[in-house]
Amino acid sequence: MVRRQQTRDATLTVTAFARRHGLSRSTLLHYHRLNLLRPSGRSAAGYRVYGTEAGARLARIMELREAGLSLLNIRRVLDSGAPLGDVLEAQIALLNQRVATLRAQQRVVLSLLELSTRRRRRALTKDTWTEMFRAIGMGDADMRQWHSHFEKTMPDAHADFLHSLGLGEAEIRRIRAWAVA
Amino acid sequence: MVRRQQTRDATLTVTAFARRHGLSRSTLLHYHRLNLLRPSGRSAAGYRVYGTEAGARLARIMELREAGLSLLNIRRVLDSGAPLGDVLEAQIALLNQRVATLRAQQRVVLSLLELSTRRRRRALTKDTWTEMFRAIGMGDADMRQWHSHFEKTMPDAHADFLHSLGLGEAEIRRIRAWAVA
DNA sequence: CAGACGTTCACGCCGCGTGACGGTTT
DNA sequence: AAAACCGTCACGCGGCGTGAACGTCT
Repeated sequence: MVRRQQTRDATLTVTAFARRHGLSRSTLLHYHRLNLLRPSGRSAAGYRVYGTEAGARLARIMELREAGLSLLNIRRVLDSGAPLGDVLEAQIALLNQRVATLRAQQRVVLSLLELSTRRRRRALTKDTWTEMFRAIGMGDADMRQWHSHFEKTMPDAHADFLHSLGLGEAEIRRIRAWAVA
Repeated sequence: MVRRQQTRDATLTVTAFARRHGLSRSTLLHYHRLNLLRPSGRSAAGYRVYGTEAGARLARIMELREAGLSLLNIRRVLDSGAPLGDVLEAQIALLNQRVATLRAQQRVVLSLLELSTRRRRRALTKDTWTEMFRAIGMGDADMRQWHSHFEKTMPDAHADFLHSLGLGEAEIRRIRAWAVA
């Protein structure tokens, strides 16, 4: 019992700090090795001690990681003062590139399954449309966002489009309400 | 000069075989270590020798790799008789999962750039539509395929849709012709 | 004999996970 | 004194790339 300074919630040892942020101990050790996140200090026994400023930095790191940035790039932004805007622009290009790769692979898988071109002819309706979106790898969340975007930017066209799918008035109202929510 | 058996084009050493298939030497060494692709034999000096059956197998491997399958899964399909259909189904799920992850990251990047929700309001027209597709990571090739699919499965709806974007008859005819090509 | 091939082995990349071995805290 | 921490190595994953140290072919 050396440390008395538990200022309500600040200084934590590594595993506790990790759990508080939903990460693993080894992740924090890794970040330390990379000098991405250094503990605020060390206890008498040499234990890593994380304080509030480390917490703030970690929150920032996790935010950028959710954007898919590499740890190296995150460090560049936080430490070397690399312009965040530039890094994010590059990240968009990178993500688009990866999506393109995955979609190319999906096409190959579909062609190997002989599903893409055969079958179907003209079923029109909503199911076919939904199927088309799934075929290019979109999920429910994507479609919802897409409807939402469509409704907000071009409400009339969205309505026309829904009519063109042969939907009834009730369902159209339901979808539009759900899109603007 | 030990080998005389160059049956027109068959047996090649590793680098030559690699170049013929557009791969690197180390890739083939790697495949050999994994027992994914073994050379057809060895020369007197211990050189790897690749023949036509190795070429056929490699072509199969590259096809499956283009579908994004892991080397382990490729080996399972080729050697352990794992049903290709099952593996491909799982692969679709995997690819969709990855696309979803990337799209989530794209959304975070856009939100960090404050681009997603602000700006725009109602521009309708084709540009907005195109922008919407780009926002979810679709490229030109994707849009072309999408138009094509739309035209082939629901030509009337496709035409209505193009009208709804405010395009002129000439451009509509152009797009539809290009879609069925 | 040069130099363009071939061989094997081992380490690097990225973002950690896992486990060993030993000390500290409760 | 056992349990639950802490520390520092070091190796593993996938799909190769890279290079070292050596032998072989032309």
